Amino acid sequence: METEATPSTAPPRRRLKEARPAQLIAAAFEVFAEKGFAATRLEDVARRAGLAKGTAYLYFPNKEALFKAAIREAVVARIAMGERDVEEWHGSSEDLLRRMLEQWAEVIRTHRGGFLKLIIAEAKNFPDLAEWYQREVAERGQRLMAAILRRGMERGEFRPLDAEATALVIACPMCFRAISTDALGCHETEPVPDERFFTTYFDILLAGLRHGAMEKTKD
Amino acid sequence: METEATPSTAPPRRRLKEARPAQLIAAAFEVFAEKGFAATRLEDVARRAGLAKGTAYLYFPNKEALFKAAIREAVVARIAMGERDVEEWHGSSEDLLRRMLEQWAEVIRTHRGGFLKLIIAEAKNFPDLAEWYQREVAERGQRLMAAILRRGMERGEFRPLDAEATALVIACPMCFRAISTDALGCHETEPVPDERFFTTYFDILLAGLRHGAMEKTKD
Amino acid sequence: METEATPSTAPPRRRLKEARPAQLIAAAFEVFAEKGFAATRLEDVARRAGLAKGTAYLYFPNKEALFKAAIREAVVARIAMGERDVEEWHGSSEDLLRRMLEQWAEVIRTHRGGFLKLIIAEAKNFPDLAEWYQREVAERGQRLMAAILRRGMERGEFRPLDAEATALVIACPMCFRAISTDALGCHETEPVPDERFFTTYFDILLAGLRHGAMEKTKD
Amino acid sequence: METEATPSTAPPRRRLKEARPAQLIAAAFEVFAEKGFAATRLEDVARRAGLAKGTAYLYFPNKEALFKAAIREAVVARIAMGERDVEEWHGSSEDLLRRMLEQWAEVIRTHRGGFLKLIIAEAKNFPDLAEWYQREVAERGQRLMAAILRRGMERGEFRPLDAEATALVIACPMCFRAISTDALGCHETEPVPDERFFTTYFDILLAGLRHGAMEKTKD
DNA sequence: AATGAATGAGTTTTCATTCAT
DNA sequence: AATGAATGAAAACTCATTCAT
Repeated sequence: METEATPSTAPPRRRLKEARPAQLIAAAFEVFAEKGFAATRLEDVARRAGLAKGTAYLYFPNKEALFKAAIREAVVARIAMGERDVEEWHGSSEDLLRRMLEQWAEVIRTHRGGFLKLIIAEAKNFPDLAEWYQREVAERGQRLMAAILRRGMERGEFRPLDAEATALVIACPMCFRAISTDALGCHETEPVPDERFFTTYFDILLAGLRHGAMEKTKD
Repeated sequence: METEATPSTAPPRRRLKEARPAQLIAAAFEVFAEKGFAATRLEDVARRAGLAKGTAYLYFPNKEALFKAAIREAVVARIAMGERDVEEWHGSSEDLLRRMLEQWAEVIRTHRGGFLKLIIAEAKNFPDLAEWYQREVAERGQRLMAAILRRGMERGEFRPLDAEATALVIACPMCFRAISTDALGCHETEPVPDERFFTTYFDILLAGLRHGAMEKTKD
Repeated sequence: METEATPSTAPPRRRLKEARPAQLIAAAFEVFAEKGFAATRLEDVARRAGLAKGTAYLYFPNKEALFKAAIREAVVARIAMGERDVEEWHGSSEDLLRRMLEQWAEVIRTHRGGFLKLIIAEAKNFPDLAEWYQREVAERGQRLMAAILRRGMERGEFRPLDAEATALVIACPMCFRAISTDALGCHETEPVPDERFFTTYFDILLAGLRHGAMEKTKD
Repeated sequence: METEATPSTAPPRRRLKEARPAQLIAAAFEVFAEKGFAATRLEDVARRAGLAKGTAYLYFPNKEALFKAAIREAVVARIAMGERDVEEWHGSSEDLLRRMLEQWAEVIRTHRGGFLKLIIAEAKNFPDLAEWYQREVAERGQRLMAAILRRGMERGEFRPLDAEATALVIACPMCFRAISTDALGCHETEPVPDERFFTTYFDILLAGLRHGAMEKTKD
């Protein structure tokens, strides 16, 4: 691919140069997600990006900057919020909810939850990062979910519920599934495959939102 | 210089020595849970335990040993599995399940989920620890939960479900709630309080397990 | 600040890198030979090599590795065994023996016996090193010496003797001279110079090997 | 021996107390001789003496003082100079010399040469110790030996020789034998036993001192 | 722009020494 | 007197960061 004397076909130098930050960010994300911030050696990141240690410093002033860039990039790349969809949707709320959950599930199936694990693990060491994530990602997601739930309740599709709390209850299994398959997945003796997990998850939650189950309140 | 006749004020040496490991483990758990393994300086742990750096090495051969001791202690102290209860229980499965979930919720409310966050964050750096946790804690908990679910299905209290997958779906919200309140709790603008979360969580999940919701399968 | 056009003055990096191990080994040998292994600070070694502490770790994984490298290098550099000579020699055995001793004497005069002192002093702390030295250096030397003695006895030049024991008796004065000049030399009030020592040493030993002294066995 | 309630037979407390320094010195010598000064932990010394770490500080102000005491004690205990003997002796000088060498050989056979190894190994770290040893022990021994040699030359028993240099040549094999059996002894594949070594040593050296070997001067 | 050798601040770890019991 | 828990100075070792090439 990288022939050394054909400048006409592709200008590899320039292209490569511009690709450096992305390469580094990708490599950084992998290593940080595996080891955490403090245990990651910048040399390993550079090496995984196919670069030398010093080169990283041409693009990022220090380890922390690279870390934050990697996190933000990972989060932004993996989260598609679809706030527009909710407003424009004309089908049933259940289908809308299911569609949203399936998008998330897809993210988890393909990318595992390293970014979420990392944010949580480093939240106390990088409070601004945690705060950014909470505000821009988590709460936005929660609001979106709550909006769908309210729509469903208004339309009589769902039974009356605490929308914010329900949004959390719905999101949590996804989030923990993401984190724990990333972190612990390989140690399970009889792992429940993603497909079974998600099918059951959708099934139970949606059933729990509908009317009709003999309502039996606690206490 | 010191008056020689107040032996009661100064705590006896022997008594102290026996208390050291527990002191250190407690301090270690706090700091590790906040910063992670690599970012924690052993001196800070010792200092938080009211001891000098070197003293920690009288009780633990190195940082890693103290870390593992702290994790195991934290997990063991916080997890009460109640396998006996399930066999002896005579009431409804729903009440049994609710009772178990409330026990867990209590743990989370009082201790936050630092230990779980830590295990997950460091799983890749301490695979043996992760494996131990998965085998001895996570899977045991899952089996217990699945047993309750099967009991309920056999007795016709719950609708037919994939017991293992359902156990996961039920456990995940608790786990993520634990982790995220520990890590991110303080950054939420309008936090949903534990009570609302747990009430809704029990409500939705139990409703989702019951017969009677108009079964509507996807696709 | 520095003028930018004198590339000749600054030594090229690559050239230096290759020289580092040898530099470090040389410095290490000096300091270890002076202070012993445990009392030597790696920073002092690095500093004597004109380098910073950390640099030593780029070339040797730890203090022990540098120590062993220094010892082996010192031994190998200073010991020329000349096993070939013995087989090819056509002159008298006495001259052959004298020639061999003079080679050793030369080593001692120029390098002092630090390496031997160090091996002996650290033998109990580094048994594998001691074993290597004993096998590869000491015993090989002894066998060589014994071969010369046997040749002399077979040719009737030397009187009948216990070749192995004699080889030891011959080697020991050299070895102790080497060690003690290195270690204690400077504290002698009226030092016997090397020349007098070696002349007398050759004289007495060779006389002791010859026939003709009125054989008088003890007791 | 150590009955606990018969103060009439022996006052063990007092006796023990008085024995402490000697116990410590003996233990210290063993450990120092094995590991060297810097690598020896004072706790190990105390433990080998059957005492606790702190107890050593009741008798010696610090590690160095204990070290020097141990060395001096070991040297003094093992070296019997016999200066008186030389003046009073009426037999042959060869017998006198042989007698002196046999005394030394006896010391080596029974105590190994740890003390000598230690002095040499630590000479640079403890110059005053080295100087004391050189002055009080080594040179005194050399003078004694030279006196015997001069007596033999005057009486026509030995051929004319450089007495000081010869004294060194005679002493060196003993010294190195002592050191190397202590340090390396166990790594020899076919060790020459002490008896063979000393027999040959006496044989060769004494033969080398006598008249009658065809004098053949070097060069 | 890229490299990787070099540095030294920061951590882990050890152990002589102190001192309360 | 004896003990051994506690301390902290000192040494080994790591790695983010710099900078000459």
